[in-house]
Amino acid sequence: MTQLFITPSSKLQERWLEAFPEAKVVGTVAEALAQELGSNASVWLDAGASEMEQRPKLLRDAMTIGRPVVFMAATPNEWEALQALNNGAQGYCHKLAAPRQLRQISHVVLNGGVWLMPRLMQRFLALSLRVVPTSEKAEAVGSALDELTSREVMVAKLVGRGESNREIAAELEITERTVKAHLSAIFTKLGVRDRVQLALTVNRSIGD
Amino acid sequence: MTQLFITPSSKLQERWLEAFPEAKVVGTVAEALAQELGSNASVWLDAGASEMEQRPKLLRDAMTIGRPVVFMAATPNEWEALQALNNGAQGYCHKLAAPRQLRQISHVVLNGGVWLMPRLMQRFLALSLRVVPTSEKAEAVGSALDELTSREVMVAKLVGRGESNREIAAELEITERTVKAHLSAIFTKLGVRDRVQLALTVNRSIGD
DNA sequence: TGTCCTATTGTCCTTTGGTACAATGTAAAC
DNA sequence: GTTTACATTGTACCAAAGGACAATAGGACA
Repeated sequence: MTQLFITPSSKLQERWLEAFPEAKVVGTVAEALAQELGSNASVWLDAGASEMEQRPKLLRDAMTIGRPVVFMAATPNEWEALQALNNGAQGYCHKLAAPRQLRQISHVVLNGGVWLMPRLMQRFLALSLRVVPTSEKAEAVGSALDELTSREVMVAKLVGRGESNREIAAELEITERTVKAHLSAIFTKLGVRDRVQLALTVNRSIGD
Repeated sequence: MTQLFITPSSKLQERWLEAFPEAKVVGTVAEALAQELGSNASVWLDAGASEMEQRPKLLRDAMTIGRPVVFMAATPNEWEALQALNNGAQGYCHKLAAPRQLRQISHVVLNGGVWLMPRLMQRFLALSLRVVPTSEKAEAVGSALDELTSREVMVAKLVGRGESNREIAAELEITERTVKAHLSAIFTKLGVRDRVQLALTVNRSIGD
């Protein structure tokens, strides 16, 4: 299991070494192509300070190596992640990710999985959910919220934004007592214990 | 590394056994909850012939086990995959996937990755690419947690999983009072009001 | 008409969460 | 050696959340 790091400085970060003591490092994709890589190697690409516009090309070059590529960003952002994955990267992570996480990522991409920060993954799935052809939606609906009544959904969503009972009551123009009543029903239906777990559930199903 | 299959028939498919000779099988989520599962176990959920509408609930129930869940579909489709992943599944695959693939998927989800058929993954990323707001294209994804001390980070993450003060105290082997002390500090530093907002903040940050 | 579901509100009570004020010990920093 | 940051715990107090038990009212449906 070889880990090949491509980084402009040709120098390994300490945490990379900590994660993979046997890691190799090169400065350019050309050098990387000259390396002997087994069938269980993965490639880690650090774009360094290169221009945003050149990065997709850099990545596509790296793809020619024929091994899964993890794109490493100094300051990860949504757009860059999408670019990277759409250009064939198997993973997108922070350049300074913890060694333990690097090893996990390695496992994931070597087994054909895609890795990116959970938050980003969720976001993309939520986005897809919205734009996927509606023809299919009609038959098979089901977010966490649709076993709730319309009123309960409203309350649940507000809890998902971190609001208090009082705030929710004001917003829906009902008493705090009624909010509590809805919440009790929601907890039972969704099988959660309290508003924190509800907030997490809501935000997992809805996306932002 | 335990593999727990939840399938209405309570019978393991031959290929599941082939992939995981030590696999366990149960018929319902309730039975699954009674199982002793290590921290490196994964759950495989076969919805069988259940109604489309019930599947999200089934999945969410399975999520309460606390281990990564792979949703297995008899006839995989885009919409169901999105539903599954949006409801917390870590993976989505064909019920009759090859043993070798099942093992790969297991590796992926146990290491925090998301697995789904490459074709679907590409499709979703392509969809996202189209709809990502351009305003965010340059926005960096920063971690809110790095202004916290190590101990505070631990507490914050546990809150982000929906745990109570008592549970956190037990887990970190400190008193509930200390948990509260950390929380007060966290609230101030992150500018949030209570544990709900904290949980949401934590889950928006780079994870794990 | 009677039943069921939803929405609403009330009172009473218990548990949990959170702050105020305060103290102790430790380790790194100056 | 003193300061500073961190982790820990205590008591007390108040606010918020949530459950138990119960009631009223409108709409849908058989």
